[in-house]
Amino acid sequence: MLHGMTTSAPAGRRDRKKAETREALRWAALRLALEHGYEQLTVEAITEAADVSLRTFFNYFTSKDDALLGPDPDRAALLAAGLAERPAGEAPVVALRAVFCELAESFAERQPMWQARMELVRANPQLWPQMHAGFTEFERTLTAAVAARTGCDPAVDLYPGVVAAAAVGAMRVAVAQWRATGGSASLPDLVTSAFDVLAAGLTAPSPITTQGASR
Amino acid sequence: MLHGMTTSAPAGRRDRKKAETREALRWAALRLALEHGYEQLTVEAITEAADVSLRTFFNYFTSKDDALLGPDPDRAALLAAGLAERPAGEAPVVALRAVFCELAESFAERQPMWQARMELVRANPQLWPQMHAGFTEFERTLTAAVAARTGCDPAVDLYPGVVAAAAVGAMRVAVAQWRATGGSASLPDLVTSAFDVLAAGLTAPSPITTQGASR
DNA sequence: TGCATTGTTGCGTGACGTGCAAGTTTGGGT
DNA sequence: ACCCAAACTTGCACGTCACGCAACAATGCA
Repeated sequence: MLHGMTTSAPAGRRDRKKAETREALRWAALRLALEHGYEQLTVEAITEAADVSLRTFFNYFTSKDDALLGPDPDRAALLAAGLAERPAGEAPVVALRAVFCELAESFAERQPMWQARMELVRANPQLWPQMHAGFTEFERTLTAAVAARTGCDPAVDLYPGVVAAAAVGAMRVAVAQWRATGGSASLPDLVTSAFDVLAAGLTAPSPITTQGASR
Repeated sequence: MLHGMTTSAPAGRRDRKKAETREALRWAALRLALEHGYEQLTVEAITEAADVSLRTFFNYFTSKDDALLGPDPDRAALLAAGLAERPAGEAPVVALRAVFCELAESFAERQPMWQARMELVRANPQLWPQMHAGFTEFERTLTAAVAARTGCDPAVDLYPGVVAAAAVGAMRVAVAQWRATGGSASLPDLVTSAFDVLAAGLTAPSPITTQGASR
């Protein structure tokens, strides 16, 4: 049931049921929020749709927002792992661009949840900060990954933190632009363009546009 | 009463009283949160400390978090205005560095509220995303300001958004580092170093450290 | 002074989020 | 096959949050 069922069965029936319930709650929350609006959404309605008790909801999520936009802890780890696999000699911004492009592809291709989330945030701008905060997780793990790559101590050097913040910010802006186009633009291309701005030291007011037109 | 009373009296007694109540609630919330911890803090306690009714609190703030870490709308506007005053020929990253250094000075010098907020977030890491999200406002107005400066359309060009995200991120990391040193380091210097990383296109794992030591 | 505007307050209400003590299911050991 | 301990679910209770509403008080203005 449910949907694409991304990650395959890890262990026993217990863990499977748990993951199933978690996803059912997530999807019920997203679906109902999109159908009737964020304001109208109650936790009770979510639990009824997922056929669990109200109390159980709070065994999985700490809040309604957590279910809707809560972080996917694995993804940040995957990002860091991807960065670790890039050749050591590669320039940081090049390695980051490559890794984030991969991430962009996974976003764009088979992730209905992200489409639903994008649409939800578009329809309810109040949630923008919430989603923004969700990227916090990315930034922290990425800071550590960059520090490991360059041998800096993030407690002393500004470098890893600034790089991580800039990279995540670029990704965020690219995703926002992608959402603005309704998913018609190529997210990997947008990410590439965004990282070009970073690589150029924030110069160039000219040639970076969503559509390559001169205007 | 109260504290430094930043912005001077704008108009009639009514507006003054309003601003006074608002600040009283802000300070009461911060003080109580620092004294007894974020978890123990209730809105009722805030209203008692500020000597207003519980209901009045919600005429000023939409939530407890809003009172503690809510945005200061004026500041973003000041930042944008400062950017508009920079010479038109100046490179974006140079102009931004200058403006954010000014902001850094105002942070460091006479802003006990920011010290209190920093300490609060340090003591309660759960609030990190909340504060992180608070920078959303900065980023949006800054995006518009950069777009105006460069003649880009932020709905089409990635450039303004990426620049704003990178700049705000650099500022954020610098402030975090500043907080980590207990305010002993020079915030403007840290901001300058952070922007140097951006200006260099995220290269250079080497020379940017909090203390200039080689080690 | 009189009046419209605006801020404050108390009350009532629905939802949120959590601790606790049951009951139920699962996995593992014998 | 059985039993047991661990883990998950559930109902209940409780305190807080956040807001709508209508009365009350303070303010600015003519």
